[in-house]
Amino acid sequence: MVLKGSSKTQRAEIPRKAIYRLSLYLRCLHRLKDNGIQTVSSDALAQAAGVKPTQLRKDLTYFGQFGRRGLGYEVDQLAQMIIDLLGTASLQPVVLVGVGNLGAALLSYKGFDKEGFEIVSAFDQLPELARKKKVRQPIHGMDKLAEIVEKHAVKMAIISVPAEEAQEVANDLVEVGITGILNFAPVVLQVPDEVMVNNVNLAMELENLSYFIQS
Amino acid sequence: MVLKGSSKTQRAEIPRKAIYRLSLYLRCLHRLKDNGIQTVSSDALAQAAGVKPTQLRKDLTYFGQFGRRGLGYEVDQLAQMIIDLLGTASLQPVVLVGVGNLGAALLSYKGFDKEGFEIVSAFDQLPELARKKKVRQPIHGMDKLAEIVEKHAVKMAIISVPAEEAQEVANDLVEVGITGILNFAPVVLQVPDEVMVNNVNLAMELENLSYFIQS
DNA sequence: AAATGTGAAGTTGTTCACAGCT
DNA sequence: AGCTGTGAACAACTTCACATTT
Repeated sequence: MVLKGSSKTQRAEIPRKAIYRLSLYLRCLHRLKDNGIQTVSSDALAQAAGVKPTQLRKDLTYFGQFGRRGLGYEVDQLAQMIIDLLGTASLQPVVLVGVGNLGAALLSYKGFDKEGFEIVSAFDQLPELARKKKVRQPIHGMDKLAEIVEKHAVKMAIISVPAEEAQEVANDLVEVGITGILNFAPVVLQVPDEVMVNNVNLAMELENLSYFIQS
Repeated sequence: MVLKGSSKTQRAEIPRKAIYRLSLYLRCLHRLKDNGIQTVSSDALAQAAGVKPTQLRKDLTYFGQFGRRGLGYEVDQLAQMIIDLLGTASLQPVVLVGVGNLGAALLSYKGFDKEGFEIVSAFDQLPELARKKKVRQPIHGMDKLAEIVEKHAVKMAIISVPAEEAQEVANDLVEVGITGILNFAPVVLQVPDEVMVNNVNLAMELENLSYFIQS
């Protein structure tokens, strides 16, 4: 688990972790659908997601009633409701800042598109150099940030610059109206309350494993 | 946050999240040290880490008493105790399976070394193809896994293969004695209880942001 | 009979209030 | 006086038990 972001506690009553599990359920539902399965019980779906059936049901009731007693849930319908809820029903535009090794890998990652996100553009201090990495998205200098964010109505950004530059980049992003940041830099970003930050820190994940595997 | 791994609840009473925060504190302590600061109060350190001072103090008391009342904590000493606790005092060997875009990026990531991890070797179904990516670590076929894991006494592994292959790779890793897995594939891995899995799912992180930024 | 939905109980994690050192 | 350490209160989340619907 990545240590979860900062800020914004609106839509209270609903546990933060429940939202994560929604994503998890969605992935399992996709797989069920691929296998031609149309109906699923909370027991079966929970097992696929690695949670307890009661937790799955409780998670869903935060948002309404979607099952039929004695029968289970309709795969398609439940998937669609989660998609609507997460706000990924329409393709969400995202920008990425920092086209180093990791940034370039993220730009090539097919998983985003599949889940309803499109990295519309990347930015780097040295765009010429970064362009050598041959990714399909256009790479701009930071001077183009405002223009492109506005043009595509972008609200989310990925930060994959070195630690020292991350806060400055975050400031720039906030300035042009970004409200959701996925941060790969190993620093605690300071942002206004209305901006949401999720951190992914690879070294921290390994350290965490390291602790738990000690005999 | 990434939805945190499975299995293993030993060393009870200590909250899982407290271990993550230890990593966070360590990072902040490193920065303080770089700035030549020798002593820090729970207030200051907590602020740097983005947590409440009482939480920091409580987290530390799970492991002992490290501060001096009226004075604060000694930066060096506290950092060392966290390093010892996390088990990264000596360089930890790690293997990586799946040298695609993401895998290659992880192999080139400098952050691991700095935090006490060394990716000693990488594995891929098609090692010849993968070697074109020009990373500094040797790339082997899966047939060499057991040999190298034993030779370096490796206990931790990173999975960066496509979703369909992840479970099979996990089985192989468990078989050769790996007990900690950092999994980037978007699937819920089934492993024995004594094996710890931490999941990093990039699409899930974006979906989570997407939910929270909806006005 | 089978499976969902949910208030209530239980568990885990966080914060408070203040006692205790230096 | 300043700041840590910690039991007790509080809040958040999970699980249970069972009423309810098909």
